Amino acid sequence: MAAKRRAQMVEETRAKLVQAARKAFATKGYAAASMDDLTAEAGLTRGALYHNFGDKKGLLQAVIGQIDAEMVVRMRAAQNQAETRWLGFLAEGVAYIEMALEPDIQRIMLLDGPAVLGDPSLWPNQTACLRATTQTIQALIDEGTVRPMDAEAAARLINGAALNASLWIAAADDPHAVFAKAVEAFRYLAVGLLQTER
Amino acid sequence: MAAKRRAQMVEETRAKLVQAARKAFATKGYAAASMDDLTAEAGLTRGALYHNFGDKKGLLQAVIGQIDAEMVVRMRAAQNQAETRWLGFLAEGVAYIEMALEPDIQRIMLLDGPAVLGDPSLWPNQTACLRATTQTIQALIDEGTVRPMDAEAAARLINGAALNASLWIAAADDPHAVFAKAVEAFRYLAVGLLQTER
DNA sequence: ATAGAAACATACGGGACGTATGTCAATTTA
DNA sequence: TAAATTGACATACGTCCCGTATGTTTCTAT
Repeated sequence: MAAKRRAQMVEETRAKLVQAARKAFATKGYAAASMDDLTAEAGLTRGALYHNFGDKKGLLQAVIGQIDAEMVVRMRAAQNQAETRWLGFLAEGVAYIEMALEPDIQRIMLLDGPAVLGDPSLWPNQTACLRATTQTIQALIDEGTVRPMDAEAAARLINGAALNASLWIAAADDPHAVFAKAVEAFRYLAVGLLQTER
Repeated sequence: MAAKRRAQMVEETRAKLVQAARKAFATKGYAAASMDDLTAEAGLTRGALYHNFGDKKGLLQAVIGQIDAEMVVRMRAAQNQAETRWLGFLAEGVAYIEMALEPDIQRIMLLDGPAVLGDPSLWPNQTACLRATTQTIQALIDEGTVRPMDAEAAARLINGAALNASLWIAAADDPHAVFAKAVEAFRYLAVGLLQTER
């Protein structure tokens, strides 16, 4: 044994740093998270951090990349489970709202991320979950379910609606009750995209 | 002349600080804005700042309060100019999207504000423009135009959609073209709230 | 075997926030 | 009217934290 491959060890330290950073960013917020503290919790020092990620923003990008990938997996799962493509689209939206309830996603992806790195659409990852939604909507347009329109525009507004719903729910005294109201409103809004039967 | 009233002088310095802070926060972002710099530009020092606003976050709250008030005025204007209440509601949304194109509002209200102070719904101002939208929707429900639902939920999702539209437009290479697409999508979504005629 | 580079640790400087202290003018009180 | 007190701000200080510059060790390549 012993002597793991060099690349593997690097990957380990990167993973440890990302994990520690994700925890610190989620609990304390990006600005209040100390590089000294989170590297120490990973059993390392700031040297490792600046070597691997360049700066604090680079570390945040890495964390966001990780979360983004997880979100896409869960959204695709929700969509594939539905019977029709339209129902899958709705399920995707509800799944998004549910995910944004988690503190990690809430704080890092929805609050600090855009404030520190700018508009999510410009992120390297291209915000994979936005792409997923855009593709779904485009398919719905192609099959005639949704009225012809710019798919990305629809995806962005739908995403925004779901995002705000999440923030609302998370801050509510009774998240469960608010969740129900939000989902209802979300479904109504989505109906506006449907092709009007004539 | 000379010797203005004491309270009036205080109000002047507060206004100067808020104005300088608004400029600094909008251009550099909240985190990168130096208290020394912005107070100096107002012809004062950090002493005045901490005396009047407590801390940096207090100053941000004051700036947000000012912008919030301006936004509400403009939204009400857009709404009152329309012929029907429903058209007024749509105009309100479009006005919101247009406002969020301005760097001040974009950066301070939509990016840094929520990241630093937390969810906007918990702000002291209660985000006056959200209240305005809620009231409009409630009126539309009462008059039978919009289907019965939770007015606040609808307002929040609509706001979120408009917000994301603004962020998208602001980051686009051709804001004008994207603006058109976003408004189209916004109108379609809003239609989903309408009472289905039977 | 040696040279070089990668991976990380350690040391240093600068900037910014918040607080504690000082000063001056205005208002109140005797 | 003179003294005292309070408010409004300036100045000085300590502390934290980021980013960089400089080691040190281990692995790889020739």
